[in-house]
Amino acid sequence: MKNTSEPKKRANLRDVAKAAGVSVATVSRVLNEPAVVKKDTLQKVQAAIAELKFVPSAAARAINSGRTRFVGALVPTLDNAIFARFLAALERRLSDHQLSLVVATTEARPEIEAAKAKSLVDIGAEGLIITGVTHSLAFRDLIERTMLPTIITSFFDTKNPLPTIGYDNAAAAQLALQHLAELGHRDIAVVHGPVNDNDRTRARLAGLKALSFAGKLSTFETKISHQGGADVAKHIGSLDTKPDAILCLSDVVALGVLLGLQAQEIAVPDQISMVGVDDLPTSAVTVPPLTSVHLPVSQMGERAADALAHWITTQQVPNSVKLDAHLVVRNSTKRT
Amino acid sequence: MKNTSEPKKRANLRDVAKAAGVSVATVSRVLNEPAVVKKDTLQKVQAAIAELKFVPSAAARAINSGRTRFVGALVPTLDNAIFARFLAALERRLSDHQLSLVVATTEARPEIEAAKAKSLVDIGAEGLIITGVTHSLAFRDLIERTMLPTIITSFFDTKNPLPTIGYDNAAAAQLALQHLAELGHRDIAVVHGPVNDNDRTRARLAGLKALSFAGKLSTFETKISHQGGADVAKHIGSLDTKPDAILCLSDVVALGVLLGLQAQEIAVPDQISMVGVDDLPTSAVTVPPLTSVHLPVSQMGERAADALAHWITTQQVPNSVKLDAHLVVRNSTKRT
DNA sequence: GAGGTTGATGAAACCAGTTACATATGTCAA
DNA sequence: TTGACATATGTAACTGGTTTCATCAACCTC
Repeated sequence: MKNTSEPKKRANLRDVAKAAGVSVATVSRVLNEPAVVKKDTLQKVQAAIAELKFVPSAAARAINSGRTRFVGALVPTLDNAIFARFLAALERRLSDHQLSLVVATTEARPEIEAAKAKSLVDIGAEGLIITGVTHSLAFRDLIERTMLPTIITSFFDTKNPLPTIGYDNAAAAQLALQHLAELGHRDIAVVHGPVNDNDRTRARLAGLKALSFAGKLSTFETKISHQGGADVAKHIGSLDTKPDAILCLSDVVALGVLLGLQAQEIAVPDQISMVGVDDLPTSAVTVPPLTSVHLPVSQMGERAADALAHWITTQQVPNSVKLDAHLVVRNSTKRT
Repeated sequence: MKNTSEPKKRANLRDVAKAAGVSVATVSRVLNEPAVVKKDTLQKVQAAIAELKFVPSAAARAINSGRTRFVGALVPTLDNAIFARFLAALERRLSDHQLSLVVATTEARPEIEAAKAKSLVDIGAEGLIITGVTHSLAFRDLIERTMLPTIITSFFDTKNPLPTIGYDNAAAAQLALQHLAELGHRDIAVVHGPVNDNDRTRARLAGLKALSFAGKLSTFETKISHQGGADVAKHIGSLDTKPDAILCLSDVVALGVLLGLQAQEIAVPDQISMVGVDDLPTSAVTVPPLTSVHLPVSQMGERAADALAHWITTQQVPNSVKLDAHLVVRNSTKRT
């Protein structure tokens, strides 16, 4: 039996240097600028590295460079495809900037957001991507104290002290309502997610109210899920006088409503027109395909990644970016 | 004018110690075990910390503790809700273990997986959660060299050198086929995602073939998306002799197929029965609600988080865990 | 009043890298 | 033969924390 005592710990630079018979500086050079090291020294060192299974410590590197090479993103949930799509694009583009992405979900709860933001700072995130403009005092304090590069998404607002990269939520909702109004609808049900702690939803609702609409708007709050939408559809189906159109402030809910209506054999768009907001890929294949306001979340992810990477490397605060939402007309709406 | 030169850099422990008139050791104690510090010293130091906006460096901490407090997860995509749900549960439970989650997507490409795994090691991930058992040589080398705690998910396989936490993919697919067989279906279309670089799909298909099924199985490969499913539905609709049942190896595809059939006014389950695999929440609200094999991905996320956290803290390799898949019968299947 | 214990703090080593600077060797032109 | 300069490598300081150990005062006990 050879080698009974295996619990040797990870090798470090000094170990490698000793094994290769060179100084730590040389080993460091082999790692970072191999071009300046003489060929046979290089090989000796690389052999020692392989032999000892040396893996440089990220922490020790970070302490010198001041860079940890990852940023954090705080989103309400991963269950809504709109955030999953956003994060997918964000991660993809961050990766081009050699940045990794730490994902934290907040369940739309400000306390959780503050706590998770604290964790992100504690583990050394170089920057933050957050959702919406409303945040707890603890959270705002943290950002201010650490001066951590932080970008707000899903919301465009030039007055915010932090840069925002997003769309005009009020305008997006208005696009949907205007479309229905133009088609002659006058009794419209607005279905939306929780208003509490969701400034995007509030902005959209405010946008609708701000529009001079010559008809009746009734609002229904539900969970943002297919089930939540289906529940509302059931309720609407049981109404004596049904609305002639339904405007859903998110496509996930819209699909739920659509399926819910279908289960009750209420025809869309023949009996009720429907419009959504988000324009998820799914919305193109529903029956009927859903008319929806397209929110450019993939583009938002890319722009946010670029802006944050730029902020981190140049220390210059990026400008806010307004992304345009536009209506995609499909077959779920019809003239009255 | 006082304070014209503002570009002062981040304060460190020494700065705080100097400002508070104490030693660095005391400042460190204020941070880590405030109980042992005398009350007024504590206040002096805290005042200095606030004054200088001191934020301890994560890297410096990590260098001593050897812990970075985050792990990485490699998944093919965020666009399929099954992975989003898995990650959501994983992140939630990791958070209970004070671990953050770095998410990296591989697009089901082994080279990308290897490259992103390398990044995760470089930034100091303490462990890895990966998908499936098939990986590139470069990737396997990396895991072996670094001896990084790594858990395989979405797959159960006791023979694998790494612990697996997942379900038996072959058995899961068989549940679906058996159900259709029992209902008397004999001409079944199997719709699945890309076979290349996807061992879960391959295992499911192998499971189907291994079953002695007294009928005809035809397979259709497509993209894993609603659109991909809709495409196949269109194709199947154009067939002279249509199958009497469709088995989809993922629910995302199943929903696409369902909508695609509906667009062609092919009735489910009256003309064609349908079964899916995954059992996404959406599948419960489709019209008709989709019969599907439930894969416990949330549970998988939790178990994986627990196992990885345990591995990291105790250095003991956890055991593989087999999670049970089961059939959820809804209304998309019907006796022939 | 000597001796023992406890509580609070500081000095300095330490973690694992990077890097400024010094040194040694080799090459080439004058 | 010497000075100028490039190339390769080493020494030691440095990054920003934690931690061991020593110190010292205060309190308690006999």
